[in-house]
Amino acid sequence: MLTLLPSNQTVMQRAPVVKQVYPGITQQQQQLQQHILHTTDAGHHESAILEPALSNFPPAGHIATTTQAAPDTSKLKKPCNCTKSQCLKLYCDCFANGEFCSNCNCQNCFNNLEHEDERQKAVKQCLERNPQAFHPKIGKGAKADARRHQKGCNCKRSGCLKNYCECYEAKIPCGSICKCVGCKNSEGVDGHRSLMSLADAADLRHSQLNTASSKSLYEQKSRTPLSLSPHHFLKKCTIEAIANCLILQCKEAETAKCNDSTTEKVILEEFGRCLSELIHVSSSMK
DNA sequence: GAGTTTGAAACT
DNA sequence: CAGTTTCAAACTC
Repeated sequence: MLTLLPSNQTVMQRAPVVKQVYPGITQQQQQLQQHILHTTDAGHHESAILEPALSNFPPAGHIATTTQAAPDTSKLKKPCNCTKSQCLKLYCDCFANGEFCSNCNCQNCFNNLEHEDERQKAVKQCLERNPQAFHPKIGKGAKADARRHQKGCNCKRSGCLKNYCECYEAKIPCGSICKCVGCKNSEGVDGHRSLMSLADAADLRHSQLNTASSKSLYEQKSRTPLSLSPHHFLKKCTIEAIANCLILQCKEAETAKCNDSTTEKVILEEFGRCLSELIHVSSSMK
């Protein structure tokens, strides 16, 4: 019943790090970009090399691999609601992600082809202020499964347990680079961070129960879908979270060089703890 | 849906 | 670089 993930894949890795392809540029520019991308560390953005060459381009177009066609962002992208920034500041998620606004609810939007000049100026301004401005905020940590926020968060009042926190939003624990106050999103000493995902899934279900009728299709699709039917509670994200807890426990047992029976015991105990947590959160929302 | 809170980004 | 303001998203009622 439980579909265990490969040990090198965690719930924390839902957003893959991919090469970015810049839209609206000439073939020659694209070739230059591809050359630069291929001569740098695959999957990472090397600012010192990229920026001088790409500073005249839209910052970081549709997220796409170099071998795939760009996705239809009108279906995948979350629409922005900017009113004052003209979608030319990093406040605007579309702009910050290097995308043109499309199907957004923004007002006086300049983040489109019709205002390319203004857009280029804004891009340049942002890059002058911060050369890393258009780089992904979530980078890769030292371990393959340890994604980290590049700048760290500065949360003060949310305990880093709300989506205001960029780390929490990205489903990664806060790290030493963060300057947050009263953080409750640190990686637990026992390494049971995946329970956070479990709680998140339960939280999501709770909010969906309350707002399912009023949410747009996009909003419902943008998060992991959980059916409203109680017997459908164990959706993929929840199962993944539990599986990751078990895998972590297994790894810890391996590290501690436990024998088979002890390993089996701690995994079963962990499974029991997960189920108990699941029952607790599901019963508390009735 | 309106109003409030929050923290990143921008500005001084 | 620190403090303040602006902004849009998240959240609450």
